[in-house]
Amino acid sequence: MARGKVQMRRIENPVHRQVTFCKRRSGLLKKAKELSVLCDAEIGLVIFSPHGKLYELATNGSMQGLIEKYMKSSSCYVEKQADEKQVLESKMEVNMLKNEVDMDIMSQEIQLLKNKEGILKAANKCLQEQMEMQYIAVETDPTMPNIPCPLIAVQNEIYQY
Amino acid sequence: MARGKVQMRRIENPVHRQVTFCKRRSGLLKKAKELSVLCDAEIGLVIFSPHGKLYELATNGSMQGLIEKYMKSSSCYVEKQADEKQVLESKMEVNMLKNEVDMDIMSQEIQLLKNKEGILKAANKCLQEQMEMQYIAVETDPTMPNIPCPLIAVQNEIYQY
DNA sequence: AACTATTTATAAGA
DNA sequence: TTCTTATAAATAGTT
Repeated sequence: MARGKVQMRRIENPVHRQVTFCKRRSGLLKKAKELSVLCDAEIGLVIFSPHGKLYELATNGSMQGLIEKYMKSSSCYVEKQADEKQVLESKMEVNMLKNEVDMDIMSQEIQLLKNKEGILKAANKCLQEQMEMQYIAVETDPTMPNIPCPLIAVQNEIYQY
Repeated sequence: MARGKVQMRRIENPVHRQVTFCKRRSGLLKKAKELSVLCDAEIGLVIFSPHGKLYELATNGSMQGLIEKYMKSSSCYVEKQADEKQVLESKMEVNMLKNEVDMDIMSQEIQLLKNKEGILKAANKCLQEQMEMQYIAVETDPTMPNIPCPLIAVQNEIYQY
């Protein structure tokens, strides 16, 4: 823009390129500030040098706020960000539902087993009573051997009654 | 910058301000593109008009990528973003661990109940066998009444054997 | 980093 | 909004 037009392509000479980068970068930042002041506009500008160095300008307060504002104004990024959170949230929801179902099934199984246990215990008690009655009857015939069931002992030990 | 210097403060005339915004905005975008091309720099530029309208430029690909790159280069924002995800992730982890523990406890309860069931069944079988033997003995004394335990029927119905 | 010839941007007007 | 143009500002090449 002075002492010769500039071809609008990458400057190959690295020294030249670096100098131009420095000059135009400050020019761009200045213009951005001017636009912001003159026209009451909010501007965010980030510049990465070819070596990855960051130069930034955010006219009103912090760049974070501006990025958030941008993400609300723009479309896909918001959705993408929301997506990640939503994916996690629905994974969690599915996980909790699955566990609820699993627990329900297990609770039902436990309840069923407890019911069976109650029936077996009652049946057992009934059998034992009947046997006792019969033992009394058998007393009239002493030749009948009285063999106690070994599992009754184990059972009594476990239930402790 | 022509036909009169410009005072570097907000232009009060709204029409004038709008015209200047339009002109300088396009100038700024042009300069940004030029810097990017000439110096091989990556640039992101967002401009909000006073009315909240968004104008943007991202030189390499999408603005998203640039924002991510910026957030990696910058500090606090990354951490905040990561935080939200991490909170969700650890909630999920805690949830899964809790469920694992709960299921373990329930599995143990189920196993215990099954063991009890096995013992009760075996005890029951043993008692029934003993009774059968005694019934045979009682056959020698027909005056002895044979009262079947009603729960044995229920039990047999449930276990279907 | 400074200088300056030129190009470029743009303010005001149409 | 767009075009014009006088002039301010930016900057390429040089020192």
